[in-house]
Amino acid sequence: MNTQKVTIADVAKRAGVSKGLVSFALNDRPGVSPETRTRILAVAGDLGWKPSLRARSLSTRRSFALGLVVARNPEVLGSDPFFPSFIAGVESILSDRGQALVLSVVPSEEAEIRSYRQLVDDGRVDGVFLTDLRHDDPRIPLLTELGLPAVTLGRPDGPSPFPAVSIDDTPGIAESVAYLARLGHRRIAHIAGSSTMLHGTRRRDAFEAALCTAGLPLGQTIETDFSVAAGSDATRRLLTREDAPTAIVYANDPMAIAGLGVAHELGIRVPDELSITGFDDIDFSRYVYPPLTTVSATPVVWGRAAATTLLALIETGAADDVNLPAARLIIRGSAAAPAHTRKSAT
Amino acid sequence: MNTQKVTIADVAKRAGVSKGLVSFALNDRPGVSPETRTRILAVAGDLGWKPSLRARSLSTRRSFALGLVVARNPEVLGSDPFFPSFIAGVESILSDRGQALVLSVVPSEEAEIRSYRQLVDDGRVDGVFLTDLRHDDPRIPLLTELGLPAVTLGRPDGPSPFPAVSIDDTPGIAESVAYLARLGHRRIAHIAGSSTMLHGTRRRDAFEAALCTAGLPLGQTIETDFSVAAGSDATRRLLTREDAPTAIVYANDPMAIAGLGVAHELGIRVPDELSITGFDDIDFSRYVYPPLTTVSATPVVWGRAAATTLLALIETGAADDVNLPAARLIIRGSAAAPAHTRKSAT
DNA sequence: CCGGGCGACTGAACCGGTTTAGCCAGCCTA
DNA sequence: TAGGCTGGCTAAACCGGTTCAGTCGCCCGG
Repeated sequence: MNTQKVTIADVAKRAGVSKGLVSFALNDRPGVSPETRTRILAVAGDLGWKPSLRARSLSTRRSFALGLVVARNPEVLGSDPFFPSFIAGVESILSDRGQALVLSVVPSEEAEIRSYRQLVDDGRVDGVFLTDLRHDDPRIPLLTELGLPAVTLGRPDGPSPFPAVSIDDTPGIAESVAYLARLGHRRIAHIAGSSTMLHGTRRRDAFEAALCTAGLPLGQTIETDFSVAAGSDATRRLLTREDAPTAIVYANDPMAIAGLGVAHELGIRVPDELSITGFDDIDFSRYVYPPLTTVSATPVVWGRAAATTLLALIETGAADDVNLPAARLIIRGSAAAPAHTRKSAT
Repeated sequence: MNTQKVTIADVAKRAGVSKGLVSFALNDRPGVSPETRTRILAVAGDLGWKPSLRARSLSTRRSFALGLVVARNPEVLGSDPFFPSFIAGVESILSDRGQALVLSVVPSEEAEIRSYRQLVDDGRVDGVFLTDLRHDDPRIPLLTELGLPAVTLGRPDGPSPFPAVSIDDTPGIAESVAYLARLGHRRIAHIAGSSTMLHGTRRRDAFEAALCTAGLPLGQTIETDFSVAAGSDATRRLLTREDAPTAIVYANDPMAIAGLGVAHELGIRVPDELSITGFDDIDFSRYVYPPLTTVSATPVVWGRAAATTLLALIETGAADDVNLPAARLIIRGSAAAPAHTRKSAT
């Protein structure tokens, strides 16, 4: 078989034109007469010519690939379905556009920085997605220095030259708290994510603001690293206190599910004696018992939007911020009126 | 700044040699005198020369990247922590070797095939990982035809030209059944994975063989697609039957956790009235209540081994099969003696 | 009838490496 | 001393596209 031997020169010779003209025709650039263009394209089709990505990469200094560097320990990564879904969304855009996704999973922040440097040194990608934004995120100046286009998932707290694709997660938390307050809860606690992460503190702030709006006293808040293990620990600490809360708002679903386990273990019935809400609406949430009242995130949509924006940025040099519909509360079975209210109501 | 301008020609000129010789020195090939070599390398270091991956790709026809195509619907993908962990393992090898991972997540089998074709057409990768092996897996002839090196995760059921990196999952299932039988269970059911997947039927076969070994009658088996939703449904069907089993062996943890939810919902106490075992030992398993008795898989190790093998195959043209230590049963709290046994024991 | 402008097209340089043919000096052997 | 071999090195082709300066023919206005 003449395996993958046909080059632009073959097409040019066969069509009786120069290599350059074939290139022009391919990238529909002006300066090629309509009939010549169709002839060239026809010949290319006949010959089954596929322009070499590698050659094109070399001369255009583009790699036609996007990068995603994920710095998380594998455990947290494993229990968080955000990335698989996000990536699925990204792919759904990339595959049609002839782009590839280069993924890098690194164990530490230093490795993360090395990874970005490597990615640009090698010219592996034309742009990257910045997820899990941190306070004063060091990646923003880094990427600015490296001159690598990027899109941030959410708006950074410092100055950023990059477009942001955001989904407001505060209404979801506010709704959760309001819902619990309406059910009659007065001691509501929050098991927060890491305070180094923007979405960790943002959800915590939203929680506190919502308590305030509801006219409730500031509840206990425990900071975690978003991991299932930390969620479990935090829940245990909360529930074994004198003034244990009657409701807990978790910063993500994995921790909420771990919390459910702890409650079961301690013989505390959910939702009768303890109400809990999660965040993310992961697949599991619907199938634990009781099914988790949570806030629905839409990582697939986020992935799509981020990919579209990043490609636009790369191609045109500029792209607008995008605001996705806010995450909303989904009411299932893990929250109810607190025990004393219930009694008095009966 | 002279950003990334230094090429092999600069190094050659500065060192007073030809481009070719610099190339020889870089790839330590014979034909360069020791002192010239060190001089060239010193100059290269001084100038901060980084050979262009793109140029190298073009002339060597290698891409220095490995591919992973995942065909799963995003939901199943999200609740299964196998891939994140596997990828973390792969990365831990790749990053040191200057290789990148190109990830492709596709929704269907046709898209999967297109994805592989695209990957080789574009010369994006030098080899791929074949996960989630299916019966008579069409990817094996496809990749053979495409001439793309690959490593299979597990041994395929048909002929395969590719090295296999395997972890035997049958002992884990066998141990689970033996353990349940020893506890006194006689009606043990299996919620199996998809029968199109090799590991789906393999675990099912192991289950049946183990029942036989234990001298127990063949139990009920329900086939699923490995998803949480399917696990939930299957469990409900099983538990609402006349002759409901006293123990269920699940083909993976997500389904087992969903099963736990269904049991709770139906007011069936685990492990007192129903014992369950899972497979994978995902992060959640330790934190649900009761903590899941399951079989520990080691996807990170698997990823490492697969990456090492694939790189060896690409570089030397051949690589041996690898057999990783078998997955073993981890006893936690979700299995106990069945109710009647317990009664008579008390 | 001439000069200018424009559209279509060519040839060659270029991206930055690798690879091969071949040259030359020096040494060994007959 | 000639002949052959070999280690060290160079020049140029090559990978397969893109890009740019410039040629050529044609149409148009003056």
